Amino acid sequence: MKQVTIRDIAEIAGVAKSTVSRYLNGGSVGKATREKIDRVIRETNYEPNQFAQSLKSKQTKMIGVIVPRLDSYAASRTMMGIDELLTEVGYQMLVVNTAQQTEREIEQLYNLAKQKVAGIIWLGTTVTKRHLEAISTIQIPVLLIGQQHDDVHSLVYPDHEAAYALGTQFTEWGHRNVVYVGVYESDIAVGQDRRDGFLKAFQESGAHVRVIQTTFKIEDAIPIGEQLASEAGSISLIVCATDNIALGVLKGLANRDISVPKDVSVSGFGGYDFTEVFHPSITTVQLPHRKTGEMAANMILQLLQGDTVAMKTFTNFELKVRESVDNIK
Amino acid sequence: MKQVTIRDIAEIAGVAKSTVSRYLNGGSVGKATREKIDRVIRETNYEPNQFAQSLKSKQTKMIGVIVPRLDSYAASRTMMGIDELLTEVGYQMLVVNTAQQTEREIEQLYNLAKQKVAGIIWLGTTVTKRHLEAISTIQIPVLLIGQQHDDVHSLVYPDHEAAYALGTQFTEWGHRNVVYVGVYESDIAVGQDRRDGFLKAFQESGAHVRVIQTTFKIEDAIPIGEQLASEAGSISLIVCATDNIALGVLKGLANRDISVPKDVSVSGFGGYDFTEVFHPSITTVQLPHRKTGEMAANMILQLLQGDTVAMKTFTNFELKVRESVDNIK
DNA sequence: AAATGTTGCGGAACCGGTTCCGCAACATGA
DNA sequence: TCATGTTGCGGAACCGGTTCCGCAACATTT
Repeated sequence: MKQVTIRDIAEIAGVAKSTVSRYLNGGSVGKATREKIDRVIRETNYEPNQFAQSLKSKQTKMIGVIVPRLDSYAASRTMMGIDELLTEVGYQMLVVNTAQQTEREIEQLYNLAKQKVAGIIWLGTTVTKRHLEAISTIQIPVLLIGQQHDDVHSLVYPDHEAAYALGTQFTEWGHRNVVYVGVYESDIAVGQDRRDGFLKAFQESGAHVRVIQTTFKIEDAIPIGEQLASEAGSISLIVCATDNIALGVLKGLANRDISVPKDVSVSGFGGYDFTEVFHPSITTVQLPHRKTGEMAANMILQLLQGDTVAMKTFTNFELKVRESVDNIK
Repeated sequence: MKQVTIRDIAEIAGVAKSTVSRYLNGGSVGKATREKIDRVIRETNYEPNQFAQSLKSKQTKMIGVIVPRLDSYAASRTMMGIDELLTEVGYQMLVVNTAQQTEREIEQLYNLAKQKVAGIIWLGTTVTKRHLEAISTIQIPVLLIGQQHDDVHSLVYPDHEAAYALGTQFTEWGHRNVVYVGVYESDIAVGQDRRDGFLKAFQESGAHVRVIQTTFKIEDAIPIGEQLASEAGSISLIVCATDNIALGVLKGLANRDISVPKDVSVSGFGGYDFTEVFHPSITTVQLPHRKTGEMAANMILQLLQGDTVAMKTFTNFELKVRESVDNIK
């Protein structure tokens, strides 16, 4: 199974290497030679060596995707969307994982550049000066998903707006004593925007909100649910920054035999599949992760072509009103 | 930001390209020149061009991973394990998605070979002659996860054994009227082994089992749950081939106000995170997906070194006895 | 018919590494 | 002291493509 090279083709067809190359890349080739080469290539199953091509062109048909975790629902869905679109147009996705370490994001930016990916899609959590520095030195189009920054093309979820919409709905339903379970502020989109959207809605209605901070892990949210169980009489609603946190809180409440939504309401954020099949089904905001992946792939391709792309694009969202939050008015 | 080449280094250091190359690859280089080159490389931040290297060596530091779906819990966890170990030893993971199409598995086998990956880890569903043909022609070590075949190195979950163990437990608890909700047989491990393990246990105890077939999708399992709700009096246990199916069935039962495990018991298979936090928590078998990924990475590396590796390796499993299945004896 | 433009094609250089070969300088053994 | 390793290093070829340049054959214009 030796690799067939362009020289082999040239020899068999009785032409020069350069002619074969021209044939492959759409240069001017006469009809007769075209047919000859065509036949030889077909017969030999010739496939150009990608390393030789990239060595010369300093480019690949790869788009790097930097993800904080491989096993997050949001990241998986987004990757699906990206992959689907990219394969359609003959590009490949190169996923690199940072295991939630900011330092590795920066490393990977440089690393992907070294591998000459055509573009980078970055599912970010924080944007620092060092990130920006990396992005500007590597000279490769970068598209940021999920966070925003004026100096980077970004595709963002309307976290603030969606949280505000959901919060407003809850206040209309009469919730006045609320606990918000959020995450650390270093994640701008989730830790700040999402929280602030909720707070704005509740403040406008004069509701009382207590903020609790946790992590993205389900386990860490369970004790919070257990603890809040004792206050089920005085609070009417627990708003969680992600569906996973909601899951943990619900578990904690169930451990203490608190019934949702009868004793207390609980909401999530994100729109993970299981929120619908959970019992009770969970009221949440659905974010279009998969479609966002497709959009991102499209945008990076446009950037590659040199088209101008809006620096900031918002995706849409959808309120999923389900069983876990009661209208108590 | 021009790329620094080995020639630049050679020129600045006043030596030949070949000497620099020897320095980089541990050939014989004198102390004085060694230091000179060392300094120049450090100062220029020189990084070898990977395409030029691969062009010559016909090899990369990449391991291809073929997955049927990007958003499956099992696949994600396995990928995490693979990635973690590979980055430790300086390899990279190249994930390719087949979107559950067998044809694309074969395509990707060839495609990855074209990209000169050092090895391939394949999360398989079916093994056909065409797969075997591909594997043998590409001449690259392949490690199959989740399915088994005598001609391919495989790392498999003890589906039959685990299902048998779980089934035996259930019969000991007195379940005699059982429905098994499985998937299509083309997936050998899940569709056949898992089912047969259960059936063996139930048959040994003389229990009556009805088999229903569905897909891997949660949505498809919901109507099954709804339909089985009407038989809650006559059946005591619904065994599901995967945790996702269990989720759907539970939803269907809840839609019909059937209480689990009071009216009927339900079990899953796989050990997904959410089975623990679901209410009621779901009795299932925990498969070590992440660790399996690490093992797979280790094994493929051994194959690369030419070490001999067992053709078939079984992972372990753990029964997770939780709330969703009652002891009715 | 001569001048000019087009088109098709081969040759050679180049991308940035690795490796083989051979030579010189030095160290070792007889 | 001479013959025989050993070590360090430079030169050149090679991996498999792409692209620039120039030449010849043919077509077009005046």
